[in-house]
Amino acid sequence: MTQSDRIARDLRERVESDEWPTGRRLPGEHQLATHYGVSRSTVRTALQDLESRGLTVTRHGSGTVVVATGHDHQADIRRLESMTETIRRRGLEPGMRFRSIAIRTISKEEAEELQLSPSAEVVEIERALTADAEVVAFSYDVIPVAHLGGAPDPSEITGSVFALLGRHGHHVAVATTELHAAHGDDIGWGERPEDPSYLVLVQNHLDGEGRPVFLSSTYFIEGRFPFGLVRHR
Amino acid sequence: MTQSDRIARDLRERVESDEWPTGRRLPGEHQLATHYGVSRSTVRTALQDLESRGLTVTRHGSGTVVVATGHDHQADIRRLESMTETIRRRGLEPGMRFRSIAIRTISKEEAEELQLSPSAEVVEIERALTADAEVVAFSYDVIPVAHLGGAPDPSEITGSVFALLGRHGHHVAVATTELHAAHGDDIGWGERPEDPSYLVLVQNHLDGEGRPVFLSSTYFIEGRFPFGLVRHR
DNA sequence: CCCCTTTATTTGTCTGACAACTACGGCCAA
DNA sequence: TTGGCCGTAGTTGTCAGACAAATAAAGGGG
Repeated sequence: MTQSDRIARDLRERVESDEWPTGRRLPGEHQLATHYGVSRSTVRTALQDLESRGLTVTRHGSGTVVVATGHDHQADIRRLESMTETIRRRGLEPGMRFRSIAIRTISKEEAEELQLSPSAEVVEIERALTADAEVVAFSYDVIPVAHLGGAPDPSEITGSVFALLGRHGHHVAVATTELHAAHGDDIGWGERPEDPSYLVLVQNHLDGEGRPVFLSSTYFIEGRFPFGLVRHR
Repeated sequence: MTQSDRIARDLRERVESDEWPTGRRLPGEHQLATHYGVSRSTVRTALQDLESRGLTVTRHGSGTVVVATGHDHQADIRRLESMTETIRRRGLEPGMRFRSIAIRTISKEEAEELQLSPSAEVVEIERALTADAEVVAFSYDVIPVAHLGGAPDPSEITGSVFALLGRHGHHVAVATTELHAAHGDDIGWGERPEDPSYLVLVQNHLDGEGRPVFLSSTYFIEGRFPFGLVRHR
């Protein structure tokens, strides 16, 4: 956690709390630098973070203006974090119900994506993610057994997959993601929604060196978990 | 277009062309600075652009490593550009078929989102977006008449809505976007897909000062236009 | 073989300065 | 009055050099 990270987070919170409403110009970089007690270059790094999230637009000679406060969309899809964190951030109580934890040999496509031999074994987890006891998504995770030290103890898999893999030294940095729409009663289990439309995130999670860590397909029930983002040029 | 923008674009192209494959470390900032003939701070801003797109991860003392080349997903959803550009970037021929162009009074919700009086008038455009003559999406645009100078000449509305509004001095900078999934034969018209599942982008386009410019709801036919992105922490 | 130290490399931050761009007010002429 | 021109103050973009902090690799001692 660097200084510019801290300042960027503080500035984001101030923007989201409407300290500067949409259309307002932020203080100049020099003023912000003296306010935070850092150099202008550190402030510039923080401001570039805000601009990269689409919250502000900085123009040469003019300044930095707020174009989107970001508080209208709770779940920024570009931000990679565990579903548990995302739900808790929205003020809801996260939970999960496991349907099955099974060990099987990898499929051909999975072996290619995970860069493993076709005879490798994986743990497949089927679970439902809940927010305040209401199911919001069905998730299918595929984790190589080798990444868990070979011993897949089901009682160990209670919380976040991120945390589980982190305990074994695999830290997820990014996830290449494909977005899809799906529909059908064959998706999910148990209490199905009336409208079985799903927003699907097909993800390949990578560590800090770009090595694949695990795969996941998450089916978000339409309407129960609004995803948003700020697109920008 | 600043120097760091140019260098960032060049670095992105070099990453996407696999000059440095996934997992490889990029040259140091000093080396890149001398290569491009600029200062290290300029290179740093360019590298922050790559990191903000999830292509690289930079660590203090270690360096910058490529974690995702980005060439596997053609349409980065966080990038705001006209559908015409997006389709052409994929090597396809973009086109559009208009279904209707109508003028009506604004709805209550639209007036609130566009920050206009409830008696304002808007142009509603229904059109199908095509790539190589195949329909990939149905789009519904809502544009205030006042932003077009009051005279909505249908023959004027042939190409991109961005370009149309740009000719009237309204330049879109960002778009706050909600992601949804939809399903049903009541969506779209004409030749419907077999599976009427749609990935929906509900957008509010804003200018450089955060003022609303126009609304749009775009229904992408599942499977015909893969959307992707790189999520990161 | 393992652990600690040293050393070189790399990124994060600082300082000060100048260039380039923008917004704004004042001025002048039509 | 109106429109355009111009100068000025303020802001961001870029530069140069320097040091601090973190990392990774090599080496040495037990």
